Amino acid sequence: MPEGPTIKILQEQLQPFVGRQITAADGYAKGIAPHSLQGHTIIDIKAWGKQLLICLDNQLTIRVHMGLFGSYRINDRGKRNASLGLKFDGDEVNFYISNIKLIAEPLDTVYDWTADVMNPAFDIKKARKKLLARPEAMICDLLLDQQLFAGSGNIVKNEVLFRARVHPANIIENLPPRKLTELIQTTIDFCADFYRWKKQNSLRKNLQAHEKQECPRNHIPFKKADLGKTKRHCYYCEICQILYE
DNA sequence: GGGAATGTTCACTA
DNA sequence: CTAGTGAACATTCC
Repeated sequence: MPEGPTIKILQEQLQPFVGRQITAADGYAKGIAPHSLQGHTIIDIKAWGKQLLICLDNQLTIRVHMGLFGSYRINDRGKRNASLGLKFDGDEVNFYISNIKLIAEPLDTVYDWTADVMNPAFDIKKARKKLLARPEAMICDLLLDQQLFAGSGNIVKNEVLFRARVHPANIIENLPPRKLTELIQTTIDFCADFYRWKKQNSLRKNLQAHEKQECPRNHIPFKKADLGKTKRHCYYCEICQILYE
């Protein structure tokens, strides 16, 4: 059940598999013939947003997207059948409830690396432009837009809005220019924290807003509402998170 | 046991 | 045609 930072951790955990040959593959995922992977060597493992990218020696890339329920095991198996299982000499990697696709195009033509919140190449100025290009959109929707913030999910959205003291229902054109930049920077900063906490297995206890009952600043109950076009749960404080007009 | 949860796409409807 | 809605995917946790 991963957002970008989790995928980044997975990507790093899989680095030892670069240079290894897939000796067998199985899985029920549609859109891929596991057998066709057999014999190929992994030449690189990348991540873009919530997607894991396993690059093979035949110009193809296995794209793994774990959606809401997905999970993975390295040298271990879950209870259910895997969407995709990759076997190596003595090792295995299993993905569960994952959307698996093969990508034939060069990755640089498919992915904008400067939009990935976990990539050092993330471009704040470009993000600003993309936000300003959608003046009528709600900030809570745009923080989930993978073209703007690849890797950001509902946890990131709620925590960033709380940290920046911005009400989720703000529309872009009403936000003060400085607030926009602050929101983008806060997203990058929070994702770095998310990554660190997740590695320490302490993500949950460090969250301040997502699925919380009350505002840690004012100790009043958080509002919980499905806002915007995305209609995902927003947790926010009506006192300290400002709705600009 | 019911409901909700870190997500996205697609079919259907008005 | 388009915007909006809901289903589908299928698991885990409370």
